[in-house]
Amino acid sequence: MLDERKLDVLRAIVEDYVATHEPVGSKTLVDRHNLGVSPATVRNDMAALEEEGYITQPHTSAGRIPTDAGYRLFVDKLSTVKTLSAAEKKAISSFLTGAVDLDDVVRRTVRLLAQITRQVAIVQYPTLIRSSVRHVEVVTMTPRRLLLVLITSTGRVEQRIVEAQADVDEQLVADLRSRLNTVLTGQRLTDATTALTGVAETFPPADRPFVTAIVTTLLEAFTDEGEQRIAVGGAANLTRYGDDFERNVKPVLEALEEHVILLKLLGEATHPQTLTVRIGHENPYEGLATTSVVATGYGPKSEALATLGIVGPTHMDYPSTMGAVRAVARYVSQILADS
Amino acid sequence: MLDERKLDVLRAIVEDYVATHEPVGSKTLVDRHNLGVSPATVRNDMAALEEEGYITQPHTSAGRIPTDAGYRLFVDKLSTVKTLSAAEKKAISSFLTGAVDLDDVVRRTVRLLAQITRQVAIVQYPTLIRSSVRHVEVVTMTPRRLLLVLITSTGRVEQRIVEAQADVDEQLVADLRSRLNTVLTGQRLTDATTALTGVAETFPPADRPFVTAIVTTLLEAFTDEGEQRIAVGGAANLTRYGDDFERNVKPVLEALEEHVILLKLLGEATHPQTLTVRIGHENPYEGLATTSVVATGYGPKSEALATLGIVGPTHMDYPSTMGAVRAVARYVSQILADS
DNA sequence: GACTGGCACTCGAACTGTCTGAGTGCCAGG
DNA sequence: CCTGGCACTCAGACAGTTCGAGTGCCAGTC
Repeated sequence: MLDERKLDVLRAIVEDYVATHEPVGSKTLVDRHNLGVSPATVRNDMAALEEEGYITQPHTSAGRIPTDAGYRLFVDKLSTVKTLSAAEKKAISSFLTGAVDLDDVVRRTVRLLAQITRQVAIVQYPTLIRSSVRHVEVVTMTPRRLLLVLITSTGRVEQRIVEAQADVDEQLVADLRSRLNTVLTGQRLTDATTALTGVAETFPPADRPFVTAIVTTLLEAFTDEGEQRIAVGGAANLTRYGDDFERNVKPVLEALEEHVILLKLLGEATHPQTLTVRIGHENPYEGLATTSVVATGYGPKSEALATLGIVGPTHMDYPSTMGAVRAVARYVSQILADS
Repeated sequence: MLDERKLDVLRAIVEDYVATHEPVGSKTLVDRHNLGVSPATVRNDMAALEEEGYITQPHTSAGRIPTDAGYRLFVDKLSTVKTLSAAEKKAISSFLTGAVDLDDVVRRTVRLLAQITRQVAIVQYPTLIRSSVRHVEVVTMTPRRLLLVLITSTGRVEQRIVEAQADVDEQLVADLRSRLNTVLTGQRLTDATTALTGVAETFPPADRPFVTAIVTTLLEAFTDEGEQRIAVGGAANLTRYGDDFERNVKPVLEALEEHVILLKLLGEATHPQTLTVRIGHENPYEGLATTSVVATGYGPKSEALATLGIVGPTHMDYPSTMGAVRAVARYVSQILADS
């Protein structure tokens, strides 16, 4: 049904439209890409492609533009991810290497990604769930108020305030601290939950309410529900979307504010090395109907801690964008593995 | 030069223009506001106001719109800050009370401010500089790598990794920890710098390199240069700016990405209770020429830890916006004072 | 002297009609 | 199966026109 040349035509249409943002007609197409056939032939192919739903006309007597399905086919079959130049790779690497802590890594990544893709970048902070406990610290701030600090292998620090029912003895705090560290240090957070069961029982009954409070708070910090943090950058790139503001830009800006939505967008792209591309209506959010998401997982040891990606208009340059996202994810993973 | 009625006319023009976003003419003006005079009279007043530079015509035979100077006069002399309704106050209070830690307070504040002003909200995280040390913790992660955790009275937690030159004895760490806490706890960060001088000398020469490294890192954390964090929210409200995208929205979006610029914008509004309003060209950033900033300091004990505010089009509703900013700042200050 | 009604004038916005050309579909011929 | 040719469509650009909101000015009135 779709022979080689028709696919060539589709590829040419996508490339042209991405470059010009204008509907492309049969004549300009043969002019720009040397397809070796006449415009009339191309027209026939275009008619077929339109029949199949890969391209469409904004109005009669205008050129064609790709549909979501057209982009999908292009991404899946007609294009190869573009690898970055050595210079670009070097720039990425050196920019990320300057980071001082995890937050800084994330901030830099967002900035970098936004800059090289010229799209809106989204980076999810590494989740606790897959990392392990490096240290737990219990600090007495006032006799009744304690600060619980949890440091994970990814360098993330979670702090929680715990109010005790009664004054807490410094000795007890010390005991608890060492106890918790023996039990937890090195444990993955998923296993840590089970590691904590029974800890309270080893303390004298009088201290149990306090110990239980601490343990509960720790568990909360572990499960980390609803505190999936996300960094967003490059929103200014939205202005390059075109002019239909109300329809293209506003919903995207709104979505960017709703981190819950963003998490859902990135959500399933958990495998590093695998690029997830969601085009237009494929997105689980109707405001992003004219928008595509390119995402991938990242994390040390080829195991995804979190996801990063970009959001851009469906008519983006997929090969380059995908290449950039993949490259950045790789370098971040490497940085995380090193530290 | 400008008698009472002319000022009334200016006030009416500003209010009308803010409401409609359309140039206002003499007739509609007398229709909507009961000025008690005829359009012709108003026209004369308008001519005078234009002469003085408070209003201008976008083109001949159109109504007048306020200039930056007009807004300035309006804000300074012709309007009173609107106080919020009891219901609104209640909503603010209860929304902020739900916060669990400092970060959460800031996040909620941004959201709240964006929501009630329907503008872009900016909240600076409380600076370390004015707060005091609550606790310093030194944690051994590996024999050569230590984690330094600094907890301030505002609930902010700073962490730094310190690499030691040689393996560090656990006893030394304990000594240092207690030493640092005796010296620093309760000190304001500004004074903490001096409090730290001489500490290294009290340790045996062999340990000094290590102690010095720690102290230096702490000092870095105190001075906190270049790490003024800022939270931004409500960018979607930018879509209500009008349609001249390239000129109105893009530069603002760009500015929002540049936290350095935002800090400068908020920068001087250090006194709480005092609202700073910067209108159009008064802003120290040319991209914000069609934009006004309403900001104020906040912090417990009527002493400003940081600044918060909003960015919106010059034709905003100043009385309401200023009221909202002031109210939110007050409630945040209260929350911070309580915790 | 300050306000008002009246009047001529200006000029952007909106509407109309026309034209142009890019683009199409279709068909007959190579 | 490809191609050149042809008739057709239609958005966008352009020019001309009208409309009306709004202005400035002036003479008259309180």
